[in-house]
Amino acid sequence: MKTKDRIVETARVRFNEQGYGAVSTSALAAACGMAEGNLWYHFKTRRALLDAIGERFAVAIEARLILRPASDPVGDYAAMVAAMMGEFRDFRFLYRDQHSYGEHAEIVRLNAPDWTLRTFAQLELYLAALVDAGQLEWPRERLHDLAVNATIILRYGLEHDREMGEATGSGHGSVQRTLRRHLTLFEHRMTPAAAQRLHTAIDRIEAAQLAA
Amino acid sequence: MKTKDRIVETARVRFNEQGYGAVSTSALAAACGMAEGNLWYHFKTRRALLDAIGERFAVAIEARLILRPASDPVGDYAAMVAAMMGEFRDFRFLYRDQHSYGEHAEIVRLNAPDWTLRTFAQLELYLAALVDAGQLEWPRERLHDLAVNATIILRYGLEHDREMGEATGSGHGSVQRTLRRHLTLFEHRMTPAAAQRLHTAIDRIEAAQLAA
DNA sequence: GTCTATAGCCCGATAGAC
DNA sequence: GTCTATCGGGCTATAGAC
Repeated sequence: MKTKDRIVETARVRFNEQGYGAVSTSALAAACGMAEGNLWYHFKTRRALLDAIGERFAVAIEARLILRPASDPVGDYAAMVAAMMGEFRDFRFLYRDQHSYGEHAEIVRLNAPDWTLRTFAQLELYLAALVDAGQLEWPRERLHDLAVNATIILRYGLEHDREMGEATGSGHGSVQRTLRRHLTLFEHRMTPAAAQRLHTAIDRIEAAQLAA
Repeated sequence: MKTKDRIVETARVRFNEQGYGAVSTSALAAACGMAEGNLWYHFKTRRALLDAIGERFAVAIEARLILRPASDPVGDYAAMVAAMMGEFRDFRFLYRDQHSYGEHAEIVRLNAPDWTLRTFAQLELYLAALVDAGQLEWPRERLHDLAVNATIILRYGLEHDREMGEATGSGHGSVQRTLRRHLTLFEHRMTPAAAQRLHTAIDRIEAAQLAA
């Protein structure tokens, strides 16, 4: 199983870097340090490889979606949005390249709307926990809109940076910039201490990425 | 020149609908109702066709970027964001498919960061005009963040709808949904009359699209 | 300007030796 | 499991008749 995993990981990284359509099977085999025939032994079609990456994405996203705020609303919030940004970074091409050549990972196409709706609800829960803890002042009836807008800002942060000509690979600060940007939606209504803790947590998240 | 224009327009529509990488030159020639050789007579490379579409985008975006709020801050705002959404809809694939196969319209790659920065500044001007007219209550020092967040919500609205499984072609209401969504960022700080006028203007924009 | 015919390339995928 | 060799096909692009 180790070779198969290596192919999936190499493909995921290359597709993210160069685009799904721009990475041919021969280029991928070369990047894996193996002959093309061997690649076809492990994945009978290019599409099967795409679906394998899609399934890893599903695992990551489901693991994040079951997270709930617990004893520390501020720290819990930072951890959850960090996990979310990790998904967007690591499986970026699955969304980004979906429409360019007419091929989709089936599991993504089927589940993306549900995942997004559950992400809205999850973020709203975390924001509500901040309100309940007195760390954020925000009217209940506008919490859902805030969650939706925050999710969109987070979701497209890397693509926005790319369009601005910024490097968006790991360790270039794009994740950090995106997290900071989404804080501008509501930090002015947080207690100064809570806002400061979120900023500090964001700095730490990016540092952890540089190490990885 | 008429055949050349027809090719550019047909290509723009097909690329938006099916993705740049998924529309071959032979499929494009068929869609134009001409032989493939004729297409190559008008555009020596596929890339030249891409650049021709990019130049039309540049014309549209520069025309919108010189707009400024005048006598009617609310109506002017609605007209400007409608023009912006028109660009995003009509030249959608230029941004969306940019990274999937490694080909870019040169003019877009070179100018996109500048266009986006000028869009931020433009939107901020319009929002400031609303504040000056007493139609919007928003602190000056947070107007820039609002402009940035609104731009991102508008910019990625169609892609968000697509990921949610919604039809995003003209006349499916995606432009309208996106415009309504961005209003949730600040309409709670507008006078009820101004907010109502913006909603009405958005309804009219979509109706105009259905007619076109 | 528009057509037909075709070149040349690279792609995804297969067959079969080791 | 991994390799070499190769196929069929679609793609971008060219040549040349009309």
